[in-house]
Amino acid sequence: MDNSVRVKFDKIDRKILEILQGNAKITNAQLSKDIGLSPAPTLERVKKLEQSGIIRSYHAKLDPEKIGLGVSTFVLVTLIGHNKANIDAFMTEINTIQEVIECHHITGSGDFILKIIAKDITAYQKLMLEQVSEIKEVDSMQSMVILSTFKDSKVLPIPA
Amino acid sequence: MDNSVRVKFDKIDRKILEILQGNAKITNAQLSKDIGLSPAPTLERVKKLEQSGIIRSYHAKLDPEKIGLGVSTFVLVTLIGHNKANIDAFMTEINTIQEVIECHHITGSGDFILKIIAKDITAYQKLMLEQVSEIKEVDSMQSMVILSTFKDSKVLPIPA
DNA sequence: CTTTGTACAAGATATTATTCTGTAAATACT
DNA sequence: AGTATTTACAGAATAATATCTTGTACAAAG
Repeated sequence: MDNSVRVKFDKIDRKILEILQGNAKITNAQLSKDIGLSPAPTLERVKKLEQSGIIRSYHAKLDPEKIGLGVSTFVLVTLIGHNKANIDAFMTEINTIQEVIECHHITGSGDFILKIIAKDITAYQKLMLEQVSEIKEVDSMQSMVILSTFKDSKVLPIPA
Repeated sequence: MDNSVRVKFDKIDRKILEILQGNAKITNAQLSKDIGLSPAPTLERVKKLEQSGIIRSYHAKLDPEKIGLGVSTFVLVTLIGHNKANIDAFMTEINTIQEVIECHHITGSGDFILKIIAKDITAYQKLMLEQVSEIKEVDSMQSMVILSTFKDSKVLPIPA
């Protein structure tokens, strides 16, 4: 049984998706050359990929250092209770904190893993003490500070 | 002492960056309206932000489920040795594995944290056994499977 | 076979990006 | 203060690009 909601797309669509993941600013004319079609059907395919929800959105990727963001971390968070009410309350609070750029519910030792980005260690400490720790559903937290990032690919490996 | 390599940008640039992080496909005309300038200086500002490296790149964000990627995980990896040679060797191997979309060197219990995405649990297991575990510098691994993602923001909080 | 639908190319049109020119304001220099 | 220089901007002209339209070939369905 295959529960995946995979939407139909062919080899050409796959190539479009690969290119657009790596470079969203490519012109339709160039994209059409790269995939070997004329501009019209190329654009039609891109539009379909957008409408079907395969392509969700387009984003500019910034250099964190150059905008004054020097500290990135992963934080493992355990909640005091694992019931739905607590999880919902936690999520609601987390959503209001801009510095928390990711929040995933996970298996394993912790309940959640967060990705947090801040100006510096001082700002990070303040954020953790005054905002994250203050969420009443939070039991324990364990921070892992990112020393350096070796890979940060925006290109997902599309299965054959 | 401020070691950050922050590049100069004003309130208008900040607004541009916020908008472009959330929607890279906005037209220059619309962007100029949103920030209250005419198209010409708006485009000039965007170009400068690109040239200065503040804007690194533009990417299409796909729906993992719809392209058949059902399993995402974080993996804590400990290496057998912490010297530079081992770390370099590890990184070289990791870079060849498409399913590893992120790799960060971190403080704390593990040495590295990876973000991995695969078709399903079977494919994930195969990947871990045949590729990641096979890297000879790897000592131990601990997987955290993502059950659900509550937040995955592509918008960094730009400090004032 | 015939029909229907789909994907495509080529060209026409519309939209958008980009360049150009001139002006006003801010900054630096004397 | 007064002058020169630079910078940022608006508006208009131009260039590039996206988008639409039309017709054709091909594949699938009947």
